Amino acid sequence: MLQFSPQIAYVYEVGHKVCVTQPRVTACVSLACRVAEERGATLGEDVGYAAAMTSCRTPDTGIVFMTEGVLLREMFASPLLMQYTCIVLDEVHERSQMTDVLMGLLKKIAKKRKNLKIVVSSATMDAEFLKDFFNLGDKNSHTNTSVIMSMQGRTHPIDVFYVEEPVADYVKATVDTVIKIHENQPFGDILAFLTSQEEILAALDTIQIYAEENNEKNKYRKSFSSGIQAANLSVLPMYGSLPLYRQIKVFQMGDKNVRKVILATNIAETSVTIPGIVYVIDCGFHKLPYFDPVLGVECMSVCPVSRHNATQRAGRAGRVARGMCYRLYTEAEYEKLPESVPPEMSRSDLSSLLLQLKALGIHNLLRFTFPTPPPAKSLLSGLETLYALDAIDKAGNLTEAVGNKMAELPLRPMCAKMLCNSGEFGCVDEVLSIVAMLQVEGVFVRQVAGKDKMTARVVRRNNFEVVEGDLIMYLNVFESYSKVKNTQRDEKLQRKACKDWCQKMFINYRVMEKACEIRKSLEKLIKENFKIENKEFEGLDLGTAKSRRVMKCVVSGLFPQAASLSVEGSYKGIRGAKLHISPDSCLFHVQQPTWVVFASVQSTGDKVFMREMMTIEKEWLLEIAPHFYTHL
DNA sequence: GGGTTAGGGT
Repeated sequence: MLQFSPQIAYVYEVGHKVCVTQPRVTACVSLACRVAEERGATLGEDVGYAAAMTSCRTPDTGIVFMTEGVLLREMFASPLLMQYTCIVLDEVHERSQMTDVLMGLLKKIAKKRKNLKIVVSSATMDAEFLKDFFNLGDKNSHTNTSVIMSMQGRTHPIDVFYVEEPVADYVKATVDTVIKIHENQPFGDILAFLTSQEEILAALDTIQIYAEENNEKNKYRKSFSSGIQAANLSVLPMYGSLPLYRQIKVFQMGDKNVRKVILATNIAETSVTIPGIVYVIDCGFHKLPYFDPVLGVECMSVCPVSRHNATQRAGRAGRVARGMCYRLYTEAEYEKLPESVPPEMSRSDLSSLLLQLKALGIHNLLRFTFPTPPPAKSLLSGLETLYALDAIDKAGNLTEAVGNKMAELPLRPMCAKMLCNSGEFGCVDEVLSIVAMLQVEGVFVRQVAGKDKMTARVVRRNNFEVVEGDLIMYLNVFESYSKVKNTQRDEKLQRKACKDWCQKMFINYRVMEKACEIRKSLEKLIKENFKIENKEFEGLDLGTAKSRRVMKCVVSGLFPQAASLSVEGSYKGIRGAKLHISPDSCLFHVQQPTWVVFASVQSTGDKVFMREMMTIEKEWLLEIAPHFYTHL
């Protein structure tokens, strides 16, 4: 994280209006607070922050910390960003899709605004690469427009250890290393990196058993055979889908004489900083998504980390004092690791990003200067999707009718499209609810085992599941929740009614509130800004007629992700991918429908599962997307 | 008949 807040303050003092981008909201808020405090200023006046759902600034704020997405949005209104004279991109080494596109755009702006100062801050050694990218001068004439400045990191020294021989099972090796450290190394907390919730829970179980035994034995001993003072052990998980109240536990001060062991995914590599770590265990792997532009499917797989990741992980040990890092791979293996992971841009679906660039007036996307150009196949696949959705025309220009609106909506193009069409289908409110529900995860509380798991399943089936599939089920959930919410006026009573209902229905209250918040902001855009209204329909407009319109509207966005049942019992996607119904889908337990659409896929091992599904009639595809489906 | 998702963000 930004290590030069005094320098930023100085730049402001000498008259610059400064914008500092961050990949995450939390960093924007905490940095703004810190800098405001250092200056003795009131947050929101000289120093402020801005993110999509929360901001604290005025038009006169001189230093604004904002998420990368907010800066991109500001370019829509102000393409040359004249409101700033200095732009700082922080954490560039993370190379998110957003960082890369901002770098490309800022390079363009720099050509037109000679007085604009751009500071690019990166924690790795790719300084030459970044300098060359931003250098607008002629390489041969030594007229550099960019310079490198180096700053010393603030971490303490870290001793790195490698294994002598490759390990066969890194989960087991992690457990063994935890125990070895505990019995042989001085007091200090341990952070171990694993790749998934599953691995973390497996390791947690084993260490838990050891810990109970260890803590019991400590009643009768003062030290281990190594001479190290005997301490108790407490083990905690840390991963994204863990409920917040359990995530918070890793930050709480432990008892004296209890060594904390935290088992984390890469959430602890960048997003979350756990204080007081002295020992790091790095299994050498992480999960990475990879977009297959041919199948149009995003797969996840366990891959070796890069040397940059390994350094970042080790660095988590040296924040308070001298640290130690145990790498569960050999030094020779480390030497063979790639310097860095390919940037997200070259591994992901680009349709959303390309739409935004089009909206910013970048017409020739194939010639746009990305810091690392993405594969041509990904670019073409993204453009094809946009063309199929009628966001761009044959000439590649944003369409008047929907393209502009789609670009403005903070949604994936397919979701944006169905929302833009919802007036025509006379189901604005229903599609708003469905789309809002697609933006959140973990609606249903997952019961681990036993009686609750059975009850939860029955409750879900009896109250929400329908043969039409998950999307209509989510609509049912949202509408039921809204009904409960609207029965109470008083805020406190309302919250209680909602929480009680959620508990009864095995639904996550916080997730539902998030969905409500998202729906509200989308509703404002759709109804107030775009003036999209329900078309009137003649005759009886109840029940089935209405629900068919909702479903057709969904198809009008999701038609590129249709699949049909094949003879083997699996499904075949439009581009030939072999697909399966996710066990989590409500279509998993019913007779398999012949045709479906799906909102996303999840791939595990060798199988690709469709999630958030809906049954459709084949004819709808021909009716709604004749340009895409000429015959079936 | 099959069996469960690293992390961000507009």
